[in-house]
Amino acid sequence: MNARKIPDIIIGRLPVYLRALQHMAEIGLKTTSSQELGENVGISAAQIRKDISQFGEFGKQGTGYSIEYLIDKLREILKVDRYWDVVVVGAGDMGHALVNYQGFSDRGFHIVAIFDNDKAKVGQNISKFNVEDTDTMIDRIKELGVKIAMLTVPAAAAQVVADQLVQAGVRAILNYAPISLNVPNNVKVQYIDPSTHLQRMTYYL
Amino acid sequence: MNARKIPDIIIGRLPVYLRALQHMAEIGLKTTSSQELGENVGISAAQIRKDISQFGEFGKQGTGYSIEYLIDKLREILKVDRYWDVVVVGAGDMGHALVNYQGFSDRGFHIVAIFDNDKAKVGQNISKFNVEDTDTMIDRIKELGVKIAMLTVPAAAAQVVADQLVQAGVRAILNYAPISLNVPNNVKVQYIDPSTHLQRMTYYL
DNA sequence: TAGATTGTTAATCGATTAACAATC
DNA sequence: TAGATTGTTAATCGATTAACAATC
Repeated sequence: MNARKIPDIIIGRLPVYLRALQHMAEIGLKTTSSQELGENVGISAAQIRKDISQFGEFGKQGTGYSIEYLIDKLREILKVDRYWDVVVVGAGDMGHALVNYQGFSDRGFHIVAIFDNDKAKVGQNISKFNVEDTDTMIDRIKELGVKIAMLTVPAAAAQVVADQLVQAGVRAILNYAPISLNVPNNVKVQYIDPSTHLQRMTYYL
Repeated sequence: MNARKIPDIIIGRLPVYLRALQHMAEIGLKTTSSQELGENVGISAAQIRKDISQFGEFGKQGTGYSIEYLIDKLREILKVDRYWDVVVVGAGDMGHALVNYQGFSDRGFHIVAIFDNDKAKVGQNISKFNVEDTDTMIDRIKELGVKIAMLTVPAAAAQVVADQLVQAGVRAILNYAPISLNVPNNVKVQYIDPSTHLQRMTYYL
């Protein structure tokens, strides 16, 4: 990774490349080209070469990219060449689904705790976890040193909980609540709101 | 809505504006400004004015935008001034969570059916729905005239199911499977993959 | 009226694409 | 070697911002 500032939009595409490459590796492929990868993810070959070349020269003229090597490099760049601990806040249906989801462990993430403010849910088991009380969340997150949270509380509670997460030292929030969050500059937020995503498509119907 | 082609990137922001405006309306506000709306969603006032002005003159100098009026206009533009029927494919945890989710009905969507290929799940009830067999899915979707699907099957099955959905006349797919889908030009896909979203943030940690 | 805020233009900034020398 | 494909440059294209006249 070099010194100049890489645009957000490029960083946003790297996980998509990584996902496609890991799929290629799983089906036994050894090398690929910007052309082939581009067809797979729906992005032009030129753009893929340009994106990747921001970080180094990972390909070979004539033969393309070693899939295994490029996976290693992308994982390094994205800092998922390690495991990140993640907490889930909100033990509703979505919290359940995330805790049970099998797709985190080979992408760099481990869920380590789930919180809810509903005393009826606190203490219950979800998969191998015991639902913890949001009242003790801040200290618990600090203690665990967790930097990433997934937020699945109702919209009305989301900003308050986000503030608590920031206070606890969380630096990345995956927000499932259908509301824009206000957080300091050094905290990143990604939004997942199925209705918003659907509304991005109805325009074209 | 006028004749010239509106960029995708603008269409993508409209649902975020709409969501913020609906929230403002709920807390009793009557008017807002590009400045205020921009602070709410984290976008510059100039950009908001520019985006909105692509579709008409919906504001008033000196006073800003009528929230109710702008909501109406955005709903028209996005074609969510009506209800869209939606099917869910895959009756796992995510399928369950979507069927139970309360956040669709006031955003323009109604779930009308859920499908799975697992005979053990077919016939079971989820909320008010009976899980239907994917074997009969194509005809059923045609019969219902559904144009929108949410895809929550395993990655290995996603492309095959997507092809079936396209064959059934579906034109918009919200894909929860962690894989890029290949679909015709006239079919839109939006991707929700929590691991990918998290990996977009770890770079900055 | 005075203050506020839009809609729009022009300028700036940034991203994508096309093309090709380098080289495996 | 001949063919393929990268990394990179320059050109093009598109998006964002700043500024302000118009006007509520």
